[in-house]
Amino acid sequence: MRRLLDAGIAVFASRGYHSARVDDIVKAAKTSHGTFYLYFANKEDLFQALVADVADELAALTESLGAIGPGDSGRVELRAWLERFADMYEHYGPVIRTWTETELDSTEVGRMGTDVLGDLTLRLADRVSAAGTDVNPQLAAMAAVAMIERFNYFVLSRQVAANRGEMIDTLAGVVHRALFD
Amino acid sequence: MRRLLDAGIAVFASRGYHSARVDDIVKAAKTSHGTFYLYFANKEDLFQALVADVADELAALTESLGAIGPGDSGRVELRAWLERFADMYEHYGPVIRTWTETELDSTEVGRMGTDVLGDLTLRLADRVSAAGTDVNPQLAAMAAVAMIERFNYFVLSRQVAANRGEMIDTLAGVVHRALFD
Amino acid sequence: MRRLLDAGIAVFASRGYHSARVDDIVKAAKTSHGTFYLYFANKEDLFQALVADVADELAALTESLGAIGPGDSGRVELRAWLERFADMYEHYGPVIRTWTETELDSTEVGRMGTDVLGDLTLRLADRVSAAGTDVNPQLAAMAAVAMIERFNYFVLSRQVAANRGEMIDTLAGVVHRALFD
Amino acid sequence: MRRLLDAGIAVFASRGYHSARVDDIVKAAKTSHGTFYLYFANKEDLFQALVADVADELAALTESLGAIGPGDSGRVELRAWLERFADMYEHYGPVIRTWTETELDSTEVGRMGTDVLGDLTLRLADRVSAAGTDVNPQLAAMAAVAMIERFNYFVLSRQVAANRGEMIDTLAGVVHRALFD
DNA sequence: TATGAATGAGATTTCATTCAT
DNA sequence: AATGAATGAAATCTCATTCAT
Repeated sequence: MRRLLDAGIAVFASRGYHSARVDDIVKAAKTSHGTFYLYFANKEDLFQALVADVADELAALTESLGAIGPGDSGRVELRAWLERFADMYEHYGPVIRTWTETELDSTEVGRMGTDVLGDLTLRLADRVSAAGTDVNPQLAAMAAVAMIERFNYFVLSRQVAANRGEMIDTLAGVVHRALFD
Repeated sequence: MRRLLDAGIAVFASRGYHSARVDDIVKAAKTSHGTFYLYFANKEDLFQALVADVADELAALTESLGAIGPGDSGRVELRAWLERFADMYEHYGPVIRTWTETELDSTEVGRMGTDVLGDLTLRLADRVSAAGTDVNPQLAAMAAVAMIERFNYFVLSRQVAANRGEMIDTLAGVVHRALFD
Repeated sequence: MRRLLDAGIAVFASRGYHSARVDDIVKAAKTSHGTFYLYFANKEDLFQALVADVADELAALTESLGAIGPGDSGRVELRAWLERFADMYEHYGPVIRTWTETELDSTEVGRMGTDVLGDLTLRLADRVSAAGTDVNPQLAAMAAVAMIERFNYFVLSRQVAANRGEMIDTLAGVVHRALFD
Repeated sequence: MRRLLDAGIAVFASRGYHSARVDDIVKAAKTSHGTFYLYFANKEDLFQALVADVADELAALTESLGAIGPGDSGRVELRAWLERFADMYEHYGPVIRTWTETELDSTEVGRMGTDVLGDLTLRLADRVSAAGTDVNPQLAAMAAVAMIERFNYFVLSRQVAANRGEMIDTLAGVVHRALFD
């Protein structure tokens, strides 16, 4: 079952959710169709299980926002947090992406998705609010989260010629200035 | 053929690229399967035609970046440009989204995609460079483009509770501060 | 209409009857679908028209069997006739082949086919009968006709590495010996 | 899978290769479309499998040519061999026919075809050569093979009013005289 | 628990034929 | 007469899901 989940991530990563066939996942997990349906009702069910994992990771990440805020120390905290985000995204990126796309038939998963991302946004907005920056904290935080996710995606999918270090530097600079200056 | 292209946009918008069936498009265009295959080899072929349209729109948008830059006048220009981007995105958003996702089988389209978005990024980077902001202009511009695209998507897909005006205000503020302060 | 018939022959020759699309014929004839259906009810109808042509050719060929029979003069006659047959087959081979295959839906054409080939066989059988060879003249004649047709086909379709001259020499020898020795 | 192959033979025999729909084969095999595509990529793929079977049969038949040659004993051998050929043709005739027709898209099969028929021809040519008959052994053998195949076809498809016994008598007589007198 | 052959609903694709111009 | 865009019925093919072992 763990093997199936990991296979799911791998296959979603390389083919995307919709082109991923159960057959691909089953082969990657070196098991059989029968076994797949023993543990999951269908493809979306496996995906939901992955989403639950991601939700945990995101909750932990939200918890660990720390003293992100204005000033150099706040920027250092932000940088460290972006490192952790990148770690998480490297593994769960495909899941997050599918999750933010609405193409899924059952809205179930989609809704879960925004809720948890929303929680992260909420906490980030707290920091913006506390800093007194002249923006709508909610929306600015949302924009920042959107940017962070997309940038990670672009770098991982090599749609942008930058390595991880450059990505984090850039994000730290841009996000910090956008939210706390 | 125009009817099929428009139907394509509409169906991609409501169901997403992968769940869109040729049958849906054909019905939306009030025509027949035969006619569809008269003009397009398959669904992806129609999509490529849409991408060509989007490329034109994006090129025009790139052309019209204007005097975006530091200061209040630069912010006003940015705001106006974001309005134009939002207009374009309202129509072509689904195409852009599919385009930036790598799930497509033929890399053809994907490659075109980054090229044109890359062109927009390049021009925006010029403005950042000229402003002398303390960031890697290329990457900061990329981050900004990523944020703009995603935010538009979140608002249109109602994953974020904000109206168009709030979105543009926020983006103008955040982008301007991130790139030119 | 003549153009369509010739295009039909050409296309049947290169693709075979079943893979030949009306579209291929229409393009080869540099005309339109509409025009095709102005002259022919459907693909098989055009084919029947070709069959009628072939029937005429075969009737003429039957008429011209001449003094085929035992002895050297009979062999010379046979050789000359085989030349004429090869000429006809070079043009109408594809039609004859389709015709002898039963895959056509309407038996109409198929029946016509055997009738006319049957007439040729009948006349050839007369010669065999007259020669008093120790075989069933009907069947031996049929076998000879079958062999002649197939050999022409194999040579034209290059399934056998022989030129026309060698083919005719061989057929003359073999047929003459088989029927009149 | 065996059931599908047999169904293929049956359907090709009754409808011919081109009018045979996968649906027909599937129904004849009392199985489903899914199963068909589990074992074969498409109709031609199944056909290739049948061709492989036929190739085996033909190779065995080639092996068993025996002491075919001049004189009465050689004629008796020939007759026996023609019986075996007729047995084989009764089962695999449709496959052989499609095989010698070039209408197939992939040349793959066509080439296999002539190769194996070519082998039979080669061995028969050996016998002709040994007999010292005054013909090109290669081509005469080819002509004989062509005649045998066609005659079997005409009799089986009832395009000629003869029973199996008459057919074999005639072929034995004609072939023997053509190749060994 | 585990397997994988079998299924069939549903999607894609082709092409002979029609018909308004 | 001639055209060729449009049609849709019929074919091909895919893949999530089931079930006997």
